[in-house]
Amino acid sequence: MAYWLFKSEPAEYGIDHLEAEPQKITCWHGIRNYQARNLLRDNIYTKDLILFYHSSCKPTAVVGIAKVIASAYPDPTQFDEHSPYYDAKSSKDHPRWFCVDIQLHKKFAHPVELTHIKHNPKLENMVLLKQSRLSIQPVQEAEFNEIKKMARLVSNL
DNA sequence: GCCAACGTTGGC
DNA sequence: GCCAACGTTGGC
Repeated sequence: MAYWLFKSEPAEYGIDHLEAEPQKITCWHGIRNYQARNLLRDNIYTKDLILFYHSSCKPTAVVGIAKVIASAYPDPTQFDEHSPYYDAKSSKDHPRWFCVDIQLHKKFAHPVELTHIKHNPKLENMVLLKQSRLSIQPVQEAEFNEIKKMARLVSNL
């Protein structure tokens, strides 16, 4: 089992939107970056756990934990001419973009803010601090556990 | 609103 | 394949 961090802009689609979905499940679509695409397509599997991160807001923070419930399949929005994520260069025979289904597992009572992540020496190697623009990134198990600890989340995973 | 870091595009 | 120009992300 592996750990990941997914970013979202709460003004567009944040943890409260996910929480409001039927079964708290959504299709994580619209990823249009090749590095993130490769992770989605090749490395992210059912049961993997996700740190759900809010970017471009105040404060930026890890706000909860989600779980992968379906591994990669072609992102349907790439074929939809009316979608902002439409890609004319993609085809159903050779889809360019992929998505996974995720389910909200825990919403933190105390989000773990980026400032605090930066000041925790145990988290100094997090990809978040090195390649901040990547919207889907790997997380070490120790980092995942440390974030959970910081959120004062009682572990029942 | 600014800007650093990075990704993409397109001419050559 | 190189690289300049441009676009985007995201923290501050």
